Amino acid sequence: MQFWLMKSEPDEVSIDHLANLPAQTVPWFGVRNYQARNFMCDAMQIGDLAFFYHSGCAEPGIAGICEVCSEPYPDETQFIAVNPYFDPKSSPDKPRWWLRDVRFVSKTRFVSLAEMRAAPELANMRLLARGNRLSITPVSAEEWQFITQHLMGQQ
DNA sequence: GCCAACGTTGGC
DNA sequence: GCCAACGTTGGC
Repeated sequence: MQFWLMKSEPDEVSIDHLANLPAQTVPWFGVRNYQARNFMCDAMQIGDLAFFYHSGCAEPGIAGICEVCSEPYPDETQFIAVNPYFDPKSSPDKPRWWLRDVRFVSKTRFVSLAEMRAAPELANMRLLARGNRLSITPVSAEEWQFITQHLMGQQ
């Protein structure tokens, strides 16, 4: 089992949106970065857990946990001309952007970006690396344990 | 294959 | 809204 951190703009999909969807699953649409896509397509496996991170908002940070629950399949938004994520260079014959579904696991105590930056235990966390813009990053088992146990106060 | 120009991300 | 940092594009 691997661990991840996945960024979403809460105006678009928040942890509450996910929790309130009928099946509590959502296709992780809109990734348009090759490295993030490759993490999602190639490295992720069903059953992996991910921090659900709110970005591009007043208070960025981790708001909950979700679980990878599908194999990769094409991101439909790339084919829709009026969609903000439309990619004219992609085609249904040879899709460029792929995604997986994630399932709601839990809301957690909100762990802010500032709080993570302040923790020496997280000094090497990929999210916090200088200039990082990846919307999907790996999280080490040690980082996952520290955040869930010490910052969220879970078992 | 280089690299300048441009567009995007995302915290502040 | 600003802007640093990064990724992508496209001419050469």
